[in-house]
Amino acid sequence: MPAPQHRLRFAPSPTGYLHVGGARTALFNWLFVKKFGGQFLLRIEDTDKARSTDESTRAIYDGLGWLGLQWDGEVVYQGGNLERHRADALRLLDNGTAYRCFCTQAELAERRAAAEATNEAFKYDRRCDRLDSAEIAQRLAADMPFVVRFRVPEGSTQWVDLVHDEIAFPNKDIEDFIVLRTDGTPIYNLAVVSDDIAMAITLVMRGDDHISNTPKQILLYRALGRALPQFAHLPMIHGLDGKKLSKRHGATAVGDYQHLGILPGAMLNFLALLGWSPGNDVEVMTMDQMIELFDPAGLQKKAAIFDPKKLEWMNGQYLNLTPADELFARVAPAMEAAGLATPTELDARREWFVALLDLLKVRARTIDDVIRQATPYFRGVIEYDPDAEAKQWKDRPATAELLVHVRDSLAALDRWEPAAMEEALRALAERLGFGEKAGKLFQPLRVALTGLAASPGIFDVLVMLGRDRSLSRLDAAVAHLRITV
RNA sequence: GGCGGUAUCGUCUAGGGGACUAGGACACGGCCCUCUCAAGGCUGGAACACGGGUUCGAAUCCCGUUACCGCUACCA
Repeated sequence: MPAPQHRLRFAPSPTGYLHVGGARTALFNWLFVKKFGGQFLLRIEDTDKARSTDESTRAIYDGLGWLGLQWDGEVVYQGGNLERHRADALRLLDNGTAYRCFCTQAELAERRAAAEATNEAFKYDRRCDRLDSAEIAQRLAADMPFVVRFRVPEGSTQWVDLVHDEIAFPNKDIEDFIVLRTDGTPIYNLAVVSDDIAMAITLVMRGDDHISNTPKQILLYRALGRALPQFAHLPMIHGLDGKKLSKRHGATAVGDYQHLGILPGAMLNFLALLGWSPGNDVEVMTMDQMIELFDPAGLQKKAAIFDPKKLEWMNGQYLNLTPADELFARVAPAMEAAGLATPTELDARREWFVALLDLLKVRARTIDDVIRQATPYFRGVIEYDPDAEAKQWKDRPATAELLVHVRDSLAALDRWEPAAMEEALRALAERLGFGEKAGKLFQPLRVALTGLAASPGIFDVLVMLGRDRSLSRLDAAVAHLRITV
């Protein structure tokens, strides 16, 4: 009772970075395989030599690696299959489903322009298909360059799409497309079909910008005498303005989000919700749940708009849900990049740092937020945020005096622990006539300790800073308040 | 222009003839909690593109219109 062996592939062209749209396509392919069994293959479509770069290929590996979307088996480089592509094109010529076309690009461009001028739809007029064999032989003998064109048959081409149900194209609207260039290299549609056949792909799941390629590819499968795979066309991802996601929408590469401090799990979860819903109001899922719940029937037909705000929210959820100890590995490199501490230094006081992470992660949405908030705990001298000073240190002489009292109360403590601190400080607030409003004490203290108006609970801050540093920061704040009038 | 696709709150979506005075989430506002900021809880405003059918009954089915998107290369 072997499960049907699904074979899916993600086939990006290495001409830019791994886009969030591409990442989502990869994710759905991956989810399908994890859910229903089979193989998730990776094919780099590098036949456009002019635009393909090694750097882009690296970006694809890095992006997929960061997201944890591991593919099965060896990577296939389309450029390595040129001979087979050519052989398939020649097979088409042999079995009469394609013909040689001697029209030059210049001629074609001219005719296209002429058609556009009269507002007509341009379609290749098949003139080279009407050449008789003697003429063809003569041109061949004269070494005239030619392309191989596929002869689109009569009728209509349709398929049952996994997300769109039935889609049909009248063949009369499809022109006799080129499959092999004059230099003998294959055109996209041929290369894809040749490779998908060779890789025994059973389900082609890709962006719906490929819908109009699909009838051509189906025609190619038939002409090559091969069984069709299934097709699933995923909706596009658009920017906030409803247009196709592009550079001017800001961060669109997966790597951008990695560097912005987004967790891969959050990215995946967010992407999964763009164009798919598990139903039942489920949103935040573990990877296992996502696999368990994945169902192509829940795939959306409509393009989705990428909302960075919701991604951040999702990331906040993940930050909150991830144990601080696990976060360590992701935060440590960012700490080093920010110049706050090296991973070695952090490791030396791992327990302390994990405790700090526990306090910070709940109020952060990105790793960058965590780093920002962690800063006061790593600097010898802190900066006072002007807004915080303005708000909490209004009356500077009085604040200085207040902080001296606070310092004395804290310095008098036997043990440096929250309960004792709270008791002492609340008693002090009482003595100073603040009554229940101990916040009047805590807030100026917070600024003295962190330089900021917002932080974790004040006793947690005191504990994380430790006795000596807390007291010296109070001294520094008092000095600062007295000097700068 | 031609062909194809799509159409539920600002955004992501639930919904697959009656359960819909249309549910959840993000964002926005209010309240609670509270030493601040978050988190959390409660709460408010906010949508079935339009027009025809089909039906006892349409967000759900059909047709048309409109809008938007994609393709229209010897790019992928």
